[in-house]
Amino acid sequence: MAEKDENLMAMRHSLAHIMASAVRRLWPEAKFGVGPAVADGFYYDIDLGDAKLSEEDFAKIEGEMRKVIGEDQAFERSEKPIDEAVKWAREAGQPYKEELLNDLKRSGTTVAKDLDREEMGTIAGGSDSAVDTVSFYTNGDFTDLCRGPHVESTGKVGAFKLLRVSGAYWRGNEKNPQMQRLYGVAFNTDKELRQHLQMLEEARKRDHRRLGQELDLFVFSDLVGSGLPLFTPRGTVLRDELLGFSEELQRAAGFQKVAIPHITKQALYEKSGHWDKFGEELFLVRSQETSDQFVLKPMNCPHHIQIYAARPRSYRELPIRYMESTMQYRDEKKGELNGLSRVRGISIDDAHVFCTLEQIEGEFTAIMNMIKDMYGVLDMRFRARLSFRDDSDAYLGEPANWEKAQAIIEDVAKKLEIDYFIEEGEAAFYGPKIDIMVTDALGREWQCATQQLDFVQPERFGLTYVAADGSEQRPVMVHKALLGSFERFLSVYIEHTAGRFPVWLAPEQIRVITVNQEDATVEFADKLAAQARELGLRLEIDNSNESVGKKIRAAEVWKVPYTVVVGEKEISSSSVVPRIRQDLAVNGDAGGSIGVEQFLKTVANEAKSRVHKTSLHG
RNA sequence: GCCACCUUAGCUCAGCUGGUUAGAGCAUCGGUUUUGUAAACCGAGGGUCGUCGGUUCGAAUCCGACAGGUGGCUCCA
Repeated sequence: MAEKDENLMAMRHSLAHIMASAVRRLWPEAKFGVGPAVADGFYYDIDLGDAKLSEEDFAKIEGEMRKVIGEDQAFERSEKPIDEAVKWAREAGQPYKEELLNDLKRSGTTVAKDLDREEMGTIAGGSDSAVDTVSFYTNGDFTDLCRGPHVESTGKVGAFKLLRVSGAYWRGNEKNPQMQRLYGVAFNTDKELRQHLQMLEEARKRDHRRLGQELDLFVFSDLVGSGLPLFTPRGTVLRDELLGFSEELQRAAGFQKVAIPHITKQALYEKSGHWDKFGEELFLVRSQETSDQFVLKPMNCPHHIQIYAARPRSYRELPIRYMESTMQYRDEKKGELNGLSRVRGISIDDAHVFCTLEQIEGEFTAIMNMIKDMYGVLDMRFRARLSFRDDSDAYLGEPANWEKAQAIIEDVAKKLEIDYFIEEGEAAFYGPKIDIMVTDALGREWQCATQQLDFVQPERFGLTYVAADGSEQRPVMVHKALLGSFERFLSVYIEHTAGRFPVWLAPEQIRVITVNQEDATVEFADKLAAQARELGLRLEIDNSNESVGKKIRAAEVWKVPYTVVVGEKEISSSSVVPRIRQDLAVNGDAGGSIGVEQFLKTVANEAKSRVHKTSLHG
């Protein structure tokens, strides 16, 4: 398995070389950056100067690549002393390679830590000691600085396809010149490539932006502004249900809801430190009455802190837990906005706990249990990333407290048998945290829930409580979110479910289709609707003058969980034959006739207990 | 913010290299039909072709700016 993967990566990386040699044939002036193998293919960062690649060039490049492959050039490894290599790069007119080689010569490794991993296969070194020689690979007349590995010859590659070209800063640094990243997918066989492209097509179909429109969940308006979604009635059902569930879990764990204004004086964030750190992301609000400078709240913690700080606190009160899910505003850079997954109005199911150091374990355990409950009901797998500090001095607070807290966090993860991994250097500057990585139906991982310890803000705001011995002590804070940003979570969840929401979340739970528009039929449907509403169900009647077949189809397209057709038979028997959305059925069909009242009660029960499968028998 | 690409009816899209009143399907509305589990039939309305400016005898089509979007880069407390 591992060996097979290695071969696959060597093949993909070889394709990067083949692509580079093809590009150089077409554009002899091309300057090359790095060209690694990646998860599903390969890319090469290329600088063509004023000439720019576009998708129209793909056919041409792919054709040239096929020629290189057809020529079956051997990949030959060679070594050069580092100084000779630098000279080679200069003479070959490859300034990016020259820069890499010079870094290599100077430090024995490339400077950018993050890139080191990605650039595997492109950069020769990587050890800490100074480098004497570097290796090159040559295919045909194309020589590239490279550590390998490669397949034997250009003929020995699998199926590939160029997918996109995009901008990429040299070495990932925004201050560096921008290159073009030419990206393709590659697999051993045509079949695997086809399957992968199909998966991409499936992902495209599930795209939350597309489904958001098709299922009428949210809209954007140029007049309102980019990154500011407007939720329709259907989308608002999802919002209320999801945030309501989060609130329910928190309430049960002793969290209290608070309400705060959305604008605040700039001074609050100057004191919290957010003004310095995130100044450019804050929306400014100007008062026409006073000279006060206001900002739209980009987070809730400083407000919650003000509630805590409003009067003296006793140790007997702790932990104090404030929650709310109102919108926060961050002025993200334009190019970073993306559907619902990156917006400028963000609703986090946010909460802040003020407690003693001794209480951290209990609080983390309680929060982790809520997370387990939440994602259990949502039917999503997750694992936890314990984000700890590293040895650098980028962190505030007592190192001893950090150590203690990190030990507690890992202990909690162990005790609750959470699938977790530790990442050092990922902590926030103010404390260690647990980030929850949720896996969706297509196997992609997303960071959603989080809980973070904060030693810094209590310090900045001088928060205290009176301990049992009468002394003033400093509380610690825990920030937590179960869904994280509701908007981002919804984008993940829409794609996870492909818009087929479980009954408790479905904006429309039951659709009633009338066979005709006769009075008796309409009356029956109306009565059914009234009964459903009494049970708190969301039901729509389709009484349009269309064929039953067409109305059924419409209900399917809207992914309504239950559809019932009503006509003479139903009226005389006071029963219905529910049509059940396929993913809800336990074994295919859920069949028979059922009394109206029993049907509605069953559905209401399913909604209340938030189950994923129907309890109507098959 | 940076690079590439995109923007034609509510939605999905046609409209070749600039040339008379800009098309289709779905959706909407009206009529016929009174329908039994994934699309009945007929008809109608709907677009200053994202906005502004320029080139041209003539612009949906070419150029520029701006806005919005897509894919990445950077960023994501």
